[in-house]
Amino acid sequence: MTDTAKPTLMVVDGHSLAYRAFFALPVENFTTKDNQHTNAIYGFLSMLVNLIKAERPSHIAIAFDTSRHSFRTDEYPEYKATRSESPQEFRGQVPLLQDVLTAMSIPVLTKEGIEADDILATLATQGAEQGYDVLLVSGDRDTIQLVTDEVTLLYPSVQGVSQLKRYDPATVVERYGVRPEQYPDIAALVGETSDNLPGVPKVGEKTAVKWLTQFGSLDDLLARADEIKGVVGGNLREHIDDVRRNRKLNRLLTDVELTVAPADLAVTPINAQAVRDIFARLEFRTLLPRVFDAVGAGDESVHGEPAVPVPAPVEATGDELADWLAAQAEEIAITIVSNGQEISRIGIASGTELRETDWNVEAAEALRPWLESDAPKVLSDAKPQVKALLHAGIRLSGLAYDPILAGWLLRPSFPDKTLAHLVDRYLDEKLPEADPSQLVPETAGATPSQQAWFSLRTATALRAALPDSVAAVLTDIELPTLLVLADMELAGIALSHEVLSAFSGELAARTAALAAEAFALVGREFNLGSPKQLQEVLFEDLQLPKTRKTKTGYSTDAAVLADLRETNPHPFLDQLLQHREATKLRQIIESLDTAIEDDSRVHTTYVQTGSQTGRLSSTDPNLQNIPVRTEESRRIRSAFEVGEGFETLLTADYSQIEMRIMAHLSGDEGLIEAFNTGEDLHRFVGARVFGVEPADVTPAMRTKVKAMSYGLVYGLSAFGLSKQLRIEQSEAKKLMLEYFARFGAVRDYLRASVVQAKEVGYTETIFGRRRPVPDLSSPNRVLRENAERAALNAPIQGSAADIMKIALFQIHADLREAGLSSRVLLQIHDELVVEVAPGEWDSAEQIVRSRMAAAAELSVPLDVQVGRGRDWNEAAH
DNA sequence: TCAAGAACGTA
DNA sequence: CGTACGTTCTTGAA
Repeated sequence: MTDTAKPTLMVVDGHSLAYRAFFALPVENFTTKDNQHTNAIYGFLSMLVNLIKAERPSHIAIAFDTSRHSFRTDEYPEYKATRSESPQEFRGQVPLLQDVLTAMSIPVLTKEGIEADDILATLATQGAEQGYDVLLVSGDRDTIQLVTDEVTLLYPSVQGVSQLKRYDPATVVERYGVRPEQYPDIAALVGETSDNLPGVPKVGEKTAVKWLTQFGSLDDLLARADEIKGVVGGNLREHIDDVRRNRKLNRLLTDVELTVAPADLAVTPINAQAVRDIFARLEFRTLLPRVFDAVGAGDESVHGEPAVPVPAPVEATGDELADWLAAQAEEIAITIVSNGQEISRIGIASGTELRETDWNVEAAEALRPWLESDAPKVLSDAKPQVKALLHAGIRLSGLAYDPILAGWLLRPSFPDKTLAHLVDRYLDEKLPEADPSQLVPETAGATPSQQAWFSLRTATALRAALPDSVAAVLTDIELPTLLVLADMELAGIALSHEVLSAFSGELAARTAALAAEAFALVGREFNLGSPKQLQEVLFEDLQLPKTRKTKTGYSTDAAVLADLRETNPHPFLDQLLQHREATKLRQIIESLDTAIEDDSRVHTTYVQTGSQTGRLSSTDPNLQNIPVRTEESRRIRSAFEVGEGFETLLTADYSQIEMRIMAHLSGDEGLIEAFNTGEDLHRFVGARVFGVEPADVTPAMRTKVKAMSYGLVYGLSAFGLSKQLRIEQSEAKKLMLEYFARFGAVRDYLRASVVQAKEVGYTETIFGRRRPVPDLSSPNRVLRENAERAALNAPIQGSAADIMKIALFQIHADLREAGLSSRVLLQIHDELVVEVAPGEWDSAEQIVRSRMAAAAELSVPLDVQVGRGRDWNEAAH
């Protein structure tokens, strides 16, 4: 029994246990989406959490080896020399594990030239002397020597890391037949193959124990070695130096100079936010509550009480509210409560006071002047609220801050975009939230005005956190864009059910026929949409060669099937590919059709915080991935029509905006010239790369440089280029060399931008939007190279997004100021779709063209292509 | 019912 | 072994 009066010091050999976890857990199940392996981290943490929960240590530390090199290898270079290098997949996890532990406020101990077990030995000795119960956790047998009445060893059993066997002196005697301090003597005699320390041949544990019992000690045994008879006696005498060496090397150091003493290792509260962050990155979900549970620190214990008590909401009438607002000098935050259409309530907060009222005609009219004024307003996740107000006939003005947008600009990769999270992170307080799992929640959530009050304070905290350039992106780009998006979503776009269903009917007949033929070809029916069943058919029934491996089997994607069709033509493959295409179109049509609302239009939702680069994303339905590539698929686009009361659709898109930005950012004279001459870009580049006249650039040449140019923006490799163009890798390499020989500044820029990003930790667009890229310094190659490509792409894609947003809100403003009813409906990254009212074409086109072309001043012109038609397909040019 | 994976649509 | 997204379907575990 543990003496409860004594503090418990737990010291863990992090390296050996993580290594065991690495082999115990299948790596396939523990890989993040960016290919970081996490099985060792997960296994180790899982074990640690169980340990902490079971043992409740008052003091804790985790020791790690620094490298293979130690004083033991200095003494005996062969030490551990046969041990194969630990896999890179494991080594890459160690720094991350240490980060996790740091976030958990658990000291990580290392010392150059010293192994983790020596740190354990030293702390065990000090701890025992200073009155601690010491718990050692290690997978290294040498630590058995440390077991005493005060020091207990937890050693992983053969069943795996989760099972730890507890060794006290009695257990050691029982298991090994000697006292703990004698164990190294046995080990010295037997040897340790894993450490490359040979012992005495033919001597195992049994013999060693017998000898030690007989002679009392190793020294006595070695001194009287000639008394041992037989072959083993000869072996002992012959290997006596080995035994001495082994004994010297397996003695653990108990006097390592450490920067900490046991008393410094007292358990401290974890940094809940840091733990959440890093777990999110490692994609650990189930572990998080276990960690909080084990360390006994739920969110509450790591957060202070609210620094400022939440004011009580005061119920008011509309008129009282208007008077109150008129008297306020400072910024005000509001929360509009609605069901997506009708507003039910409004909450308002100054820094010190809260007001609330039910929404009705009187309230609306009393508040309208203030809502439509330029008086500065803070709203969290403003867009739906702006929409609700628009629905009520009120156009919000004076939007000064949206903490959700600010939080996203600061950390675009963070998935949780709620006010609750921002309050937690930037105010270190808790936003009161009703427990959604309870029908009658015990804790009431924040009222609308209280939410507004938190928005206001969060805005203040974020203003302090946002660098100037990022703050400018928020004010000058994102907030104006937000208001436009609200209008666009509300407007929607007319979509013809008739056109869709006619097409769908054709496709239904075709898919049925294709499926029947396909089944006839393989002689049985199965689910063509199931990759699993498809694999059986392709690789077993039809005996086609296996393709690229995926996590769960072999790939059957279109690229692979196209390859397969070339090498092993089979009519089934053709049917399958056609079937896929047709069903895909049917699905798209189906989902679009169900999205048509009562006004015969579809209203997408733009997620302004939906990307890491600054682009918008579109959901419910996604109108940014409507098919366009094939003639047939464009029939879907023709179902998007001009609406009633309007005359025509206008599409306007930037041509090659990313390449233009590349030309601008790199300052490459060749590329700049390409855009300034007005020559077709790929023809111009092809002429330079292949050394011919522009007129003599063949379609094949053009295809190649085009792929290369676009690939550049994504961080393409010779391998990727060769695959894309279906050419030899050597040819792709040559193409890249030729390209860079002519457009060297492009390569220089791309390289420099990654170096720069690594230095400062983030990339930046022309307008100052940032994207943090921490993995540029990762030891994990996959992770690092992914980060490099993201880093070189982000400024380009992001600058393009900035430019389009600027053009968008300027166009929106111009159209309104000119008193036109024409309106922007869609944004598809580099394209806008505008619904033009009768008689407004010329003015609308003029506004769109000029605003898009002038949205940024680059060293190359921004070219804008405009098209016109009754439907989206016709309006394409 | 949910999450993961595969596949595929766009810029 | 090319960036950035969202949706649909199947599958297997809960």
